[in-house]
Amino acid sequence: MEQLDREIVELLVKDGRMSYTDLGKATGLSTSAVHQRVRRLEQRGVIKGYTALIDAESVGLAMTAFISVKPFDPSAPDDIAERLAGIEEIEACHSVAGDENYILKVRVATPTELELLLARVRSVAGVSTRTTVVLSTPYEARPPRL
Amino acid sequence: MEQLDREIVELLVKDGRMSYTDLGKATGLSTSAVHQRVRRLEQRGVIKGYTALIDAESVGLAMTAFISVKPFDPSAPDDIAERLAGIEEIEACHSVAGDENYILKVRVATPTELELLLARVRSVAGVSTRTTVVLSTPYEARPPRL
DNA sequence: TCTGAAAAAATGTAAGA
DNA sequence: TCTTACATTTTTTCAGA
Repeated sequence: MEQLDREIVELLVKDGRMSYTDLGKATGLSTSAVHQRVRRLEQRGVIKGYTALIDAESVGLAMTAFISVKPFDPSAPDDIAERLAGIEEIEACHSVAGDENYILKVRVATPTELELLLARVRSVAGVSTRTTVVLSTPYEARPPRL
Repeated sequence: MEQLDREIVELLVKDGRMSYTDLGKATGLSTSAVHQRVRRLEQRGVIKGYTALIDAESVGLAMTAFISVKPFDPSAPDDIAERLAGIEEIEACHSVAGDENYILKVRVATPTELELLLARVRSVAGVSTRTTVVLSTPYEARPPRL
């Protein structure tokens, strides 16, 4: 990817609402030029979307946990990710190398909700789980170096 | 938190670049009313910022991994998160309950970079590490139910 | 792929209920 | 805390290099 596109992406990761006018000033391009580039980056799927970063606690999602998941029947075809996709508490699902097959990142309000969620995960996907509760998050969603 | 604020937050999580005009139409408020509410949500820290969601592969960060971290000397005061804060490859740092003290989410370009990163993490923070490599990510950064 | 121009739309501020 | 009004800024499109 081109240097100019890298700069634009980096700026939009740091501030997803930055105006094309300001992006132009920061990159030395005209407003229309950055605008065109951003559109292309979106079309190519380099930029997948934009989101507001939320303080989970203040919207009532005080508990975060990582759930490692392993199928009861390892010989069955693996459709675990699809089966779990409908569970909205799951923020992310990663297929991983190692003892377990997937790591899920989940957010809930209370320990009771986590308990219910674990039961749902196990029954929906036919998996055993190992749960790591997050106590605090010193930092998260930091912009990568491009 | 009020229902109207929840709606606004939910909309901005789904589309961080949504205009105040459209937010107004979606919530039944005037443009300036949503504008004021969004400003208050930002000031209160409910909305921490805005970001573009990037396809990591297309910017050359093809490897994601979770690194679980445990201090060599568990009796030493825990400043691990601060010590690691300077390492830009670390996207997130969570303090967790369980066998290990922290889980880091990192992004790098190659296995060699991961190897070098692990050495840096260990020496900077005085920790042992256990690394889980992500093979693929079925989904990530899904908007929560509010 | 860029620039510059111009119309259309959104933002930001203020007055008033 | 809301609305309406309005000046300012930004977005968006397009012709041309």
